[in-house]
Amino acid sequence: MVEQQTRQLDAVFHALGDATRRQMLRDLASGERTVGQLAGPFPISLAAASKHIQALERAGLVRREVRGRTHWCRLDAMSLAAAHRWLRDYERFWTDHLDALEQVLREEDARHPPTQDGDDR
Amino acid sequence: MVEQQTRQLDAVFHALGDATRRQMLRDLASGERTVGQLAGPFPISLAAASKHIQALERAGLVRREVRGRTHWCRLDAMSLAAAHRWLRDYERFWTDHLDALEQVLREEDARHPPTQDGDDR
DNA sequence: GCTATTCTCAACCACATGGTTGAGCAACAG
DNA sequence: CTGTTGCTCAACCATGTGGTTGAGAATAGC
Repeated sequence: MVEQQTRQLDAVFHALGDATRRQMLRDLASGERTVGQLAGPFPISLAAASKHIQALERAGLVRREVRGRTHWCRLDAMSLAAAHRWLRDYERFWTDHLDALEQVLREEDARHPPTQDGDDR
Repeated sequence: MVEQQTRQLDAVFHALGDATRRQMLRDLASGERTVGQLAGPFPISLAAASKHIQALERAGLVRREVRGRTHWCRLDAMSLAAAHRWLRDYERFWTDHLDALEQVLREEDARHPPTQDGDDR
């Protein structure tokens, strides 16, 4: 069960780790979209877009409904809720410890001014 | 600039998309750890663990300080805060458009009090 | 029926990722 | 000085990922 959840998280974060898919999600937030519509903004083949959508489905972020010859996609609220919940908990998990860290960092910043360069490495 | 942000997000989500790295982050939340300590729980070589840590660094989630021959790692609060902020915005972006989602979350919160120690591994 | 549209699938390619081993550097312990 | 420890780096391997093209299934339109 935990195993299952882990794989779900892997899939969700993997799905979010690609700018194309993030934009598709953003697009879907305003309503249903066909595969073609989702692919539209990108300079990639329909087949490539189809694979991205499959990745989103695998992560449970998107549901698909076939009507006629067109496939309509929409965000999957249930799975989104799970991701939401996890992220929220994870954030708290971090921020609980960030208070301590922030103090350390503030001390450091005091004698070691903010490195504001591009930070690219 | 947006470009830069996109790549940062790619790196962050990619880093979170691996259970080994998620556990390392969880481990780091309780304090500094050496590379060896972080690698400890996993049945992989030190070199492999080192690569995972480098991925976390690339995402800006972890900072490293070399003291003597040991490398001490800790969460990078600045980058973490940025990720935190982005996730929160993204969540709102979604929930604004998903009435169903909010209801689901409210129901879950009601019968499923904050799960500390989410155990995602 | 015939054609055009929407979309998936399979095969393929280049490159990234996660793992290994072996070499080697730097620093602590004796 | 010598040996051990902590860690990185380089080379290599298997697999995964994102892209392509070409073929084909199914539906819509005429």
